[in-house]
Amino acid sequence: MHQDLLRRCTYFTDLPDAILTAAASAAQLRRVQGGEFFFHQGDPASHFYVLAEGNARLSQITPEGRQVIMGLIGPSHEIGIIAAIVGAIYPLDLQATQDSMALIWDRATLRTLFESHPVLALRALHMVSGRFVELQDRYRELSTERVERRLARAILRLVAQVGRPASDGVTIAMPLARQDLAELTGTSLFTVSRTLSAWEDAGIVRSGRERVTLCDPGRLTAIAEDLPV
Amino acid sequence: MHQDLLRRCTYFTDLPDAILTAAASAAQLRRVQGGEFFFHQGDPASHFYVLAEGNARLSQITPEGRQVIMGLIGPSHEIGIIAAIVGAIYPLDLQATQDSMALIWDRATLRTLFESHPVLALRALHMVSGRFVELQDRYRELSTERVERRLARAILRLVAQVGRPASDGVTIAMPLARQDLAELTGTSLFTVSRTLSAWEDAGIVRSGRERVTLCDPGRLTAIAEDLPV
DNA sequence: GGCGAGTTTTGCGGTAGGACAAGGTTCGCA
DNA sequence: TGCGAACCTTGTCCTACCGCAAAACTCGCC
Repeated sequence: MHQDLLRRCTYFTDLPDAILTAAASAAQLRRVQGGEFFFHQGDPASHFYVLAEGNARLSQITPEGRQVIMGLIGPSHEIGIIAAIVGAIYPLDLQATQDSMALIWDRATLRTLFESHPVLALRALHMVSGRFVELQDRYRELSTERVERRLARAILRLVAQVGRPASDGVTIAMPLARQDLAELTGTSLFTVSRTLSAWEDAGIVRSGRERVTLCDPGRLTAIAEDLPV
Repeated sequence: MHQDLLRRCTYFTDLPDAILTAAASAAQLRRVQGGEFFFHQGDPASHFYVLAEGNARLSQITPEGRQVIMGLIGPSHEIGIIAAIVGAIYPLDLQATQDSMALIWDRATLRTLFESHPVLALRALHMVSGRFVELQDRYRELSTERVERRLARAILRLVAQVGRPASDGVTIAMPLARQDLAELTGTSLFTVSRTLSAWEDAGIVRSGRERVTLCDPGRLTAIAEDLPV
């Protein structure tokens, strides 16, 4: 009954119906309230998740208690394929930022699916490799680029991922505090606030409490890519 | 004939001899002179590599031409399992920093091995997941920590990876310029130079042209972990 | 042995952006 | 409708770090 959701995941996309049906019928459901955790950093990696409804935050906590956001995700995003590996632990927290629901598979189920459909193991490798490349790009960004450009890219990514058309542009359909953007881009909430204020004066975005709307994607892309304005 | 090398790779470790033999006999050899590239960022990912001799640098070039080093590797390090995936491209450069030799497998060979020995596909997932977690840690580091501590960690990692005992400590057995350390830790060569000079005055390291020797691992660990001195 | 290219050191400004503080705004909830 | 908590803005100060320049060092090679 969840085949349609799975079809929208990059992990399951374009697979034969037989495999989707097998995967969907082997899945269980897990609901979590906004603010609660699907799992914590350091927990044994027991399940593979596909977010079906809601939004969630992937984050790490530094030993000093500072938080770093590795990703903000919406429906049809896959998380925790590491559960396929014996003895693995989750390397980060997955926290629902709104009431959420996910399809989940435990390790034994996952292994059974891999054995019946070896393509799923290759797909898993494909998915993690893709995430790895994305993270490399973010690493390079953090290493070489200024805050303003990192912030521009983060917002463009979020708009592409969970954007919803609004009267005056495209809104990020997810509660998004200045602090979140700061932890996502490796800066401070003050700098985020100043930058957004400047962009708002320039008519590039409109923003408010936990809300950002992109009005002029062209100008923001110019900032992100250092194109001539 | 290369089973021993493979046994030292985390990818192949603890596998039955039959699998090691199958993998080793399917491998080809590739030699590359110091300074030359095994492959470039953007090339079709055609082969999986295991470095047998020499050293190499994994790096990305930003659109503006700035280099970022994602890793410095030595013998028995595996690179490019992404070659198992149809249509993939290498996300970075692999450049030999000294005359080097690698065992390589092309995609078809890799796929054949995966089919005969499904554990190899799972191991691939395991390996990439592990690298992903390491990169996450470096990302968090870059995002939240000061240069001095990032540099301390980078040196400790290199010592652990390719350290060679020397009269006055442990030397990093690989030519390692200030510029390399800067690109590895996301800082400038000047800051690296200043920091190493300060550490040398304090008796923690000894260093010279493209060479670093760690004399006092305890003190450097204290810097890396922010322990009381 | 000495030239020259590449590497490193160190001094000196300049600045992006971090940290703190104080006040304003938004929103849930009683 | 009004209170309180959470969130946002903006000013001021400050410093870690960058970027440049000039000189010193190292080492391969003729």
